[in-house]
Amino acid sequence: MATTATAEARKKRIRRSPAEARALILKAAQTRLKAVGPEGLQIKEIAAIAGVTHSTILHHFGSAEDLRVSLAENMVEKLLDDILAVMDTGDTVFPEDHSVLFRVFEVLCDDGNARLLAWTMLRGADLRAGEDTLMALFDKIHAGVVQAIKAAAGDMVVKDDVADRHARFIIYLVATTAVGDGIAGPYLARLIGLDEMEATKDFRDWFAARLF
Amino acid sequence: MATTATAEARKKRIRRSPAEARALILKAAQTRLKAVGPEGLQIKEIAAIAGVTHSTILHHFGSAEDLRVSLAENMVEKLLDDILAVMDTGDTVFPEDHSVLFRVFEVLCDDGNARLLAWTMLRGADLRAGEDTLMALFDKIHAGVVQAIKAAAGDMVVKDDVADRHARFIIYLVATTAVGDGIAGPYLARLIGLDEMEATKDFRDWFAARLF
DNA sequence: TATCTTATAAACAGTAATGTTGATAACTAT
DNA sequence: ATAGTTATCAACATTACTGTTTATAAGATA
Repeated sequence: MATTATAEARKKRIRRSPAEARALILKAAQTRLKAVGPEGLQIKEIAAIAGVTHSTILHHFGSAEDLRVSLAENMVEKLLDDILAVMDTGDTVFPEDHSVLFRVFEVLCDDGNARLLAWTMLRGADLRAGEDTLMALFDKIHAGVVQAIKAAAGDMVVKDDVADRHARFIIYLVATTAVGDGIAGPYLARLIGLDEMEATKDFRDWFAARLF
Repeated sequence: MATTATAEARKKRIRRSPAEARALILKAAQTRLKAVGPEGLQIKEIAAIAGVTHSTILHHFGSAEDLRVSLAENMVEKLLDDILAVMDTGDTVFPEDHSVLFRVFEVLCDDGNARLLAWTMLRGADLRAGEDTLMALFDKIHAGVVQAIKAAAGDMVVKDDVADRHARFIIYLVATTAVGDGIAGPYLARLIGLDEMEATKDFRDWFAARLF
């Protein structure tokens, strides 16, 4: 009988290391979050996706709320790692098409990263998670942007503190735009009569052209 | 005894019109949403803030989810009204300091409006609410921006379709930046070493200067 | 004033979420 | 092998959130 078969099949357990189990569960939680938005992030649903019971989640995370906190932290950390990884793939920091900055942009706003980030922000989380990674990332980007500013100025001499401030504004602008684009992009694009597909690319080119 | 006093005090009922009751409840819901983020938007909490029982909410809105939908719609409508109101206060659409566009910016990103908007977006709501208001608003802004672009060009002749496209990009940029700023602004500002108070103003000036 | 409507509330009911317990199977170490 | 550890699960318990019913008081209308 089917019931007997499943009953016997059920006996098999996969025993993971705590780290593996946590990672598996966090991934499932992220999947669920992308799928259904801020509400509906319940441990039973997550457990179903991860292929475990909800008590396993409670075992590893303590409580449902603790899982959410861990998820928020984990997502910020992974996002930063992704951006760092992307930055290391280019040979020079700023090729003529500003591609590194825009690869960062893409990581931020594509694939729902900005929405997940927004969820994190909206929760009012501490966001002290990955503060050091963040600082390292910022320093790296900042140095590159300063360099690009001086290059763009050509012969003209740019004072260090001016370039520094300018670079900070540029980074701030790109970051906020990326977040806003990721969250409200599709909606705004429709409203404004930019039909997503081509216009997105055009917009980014236009944006890049007036950054420096 | 205190219990007797409250028991007697409880007898007094405030009887509101349906419109008043709905408005009161929606305001409480918004307050709660600002305070606690996407979760914790439960009708009992909202009822407590509004000073009614949760069954009153159910009476007026039908269900908890219906309240959330109404809230999302209501917020978008109010936001648009605010922006429209702000736009009508200036005599010309684009004075030299671009103040109207930035008053719009402020409405969008200040006082948690962007966070509420983000919540709305994250819910995956239709957002068809206020679509016509939105279009009217967009047309108004768009016309102003086109005008400003041509003014900025001075003697040079700007083709209509070029100005139109340019204007759309500018509006898109301002809107996405405003949303991103409202959501991630405080966090990013700290990270980037712009200490909120003064730098915010400076950033907006810098931003305005390179828009046209 | 009398009647009707309905906004409100209290108590109850149902459901869906989280959390708890005890047993067991899958590893590790001795 | 054997013992010890613990990740896992099923069943149960509990909380909390939503929804229902019934009664009542505040107005409106006549």
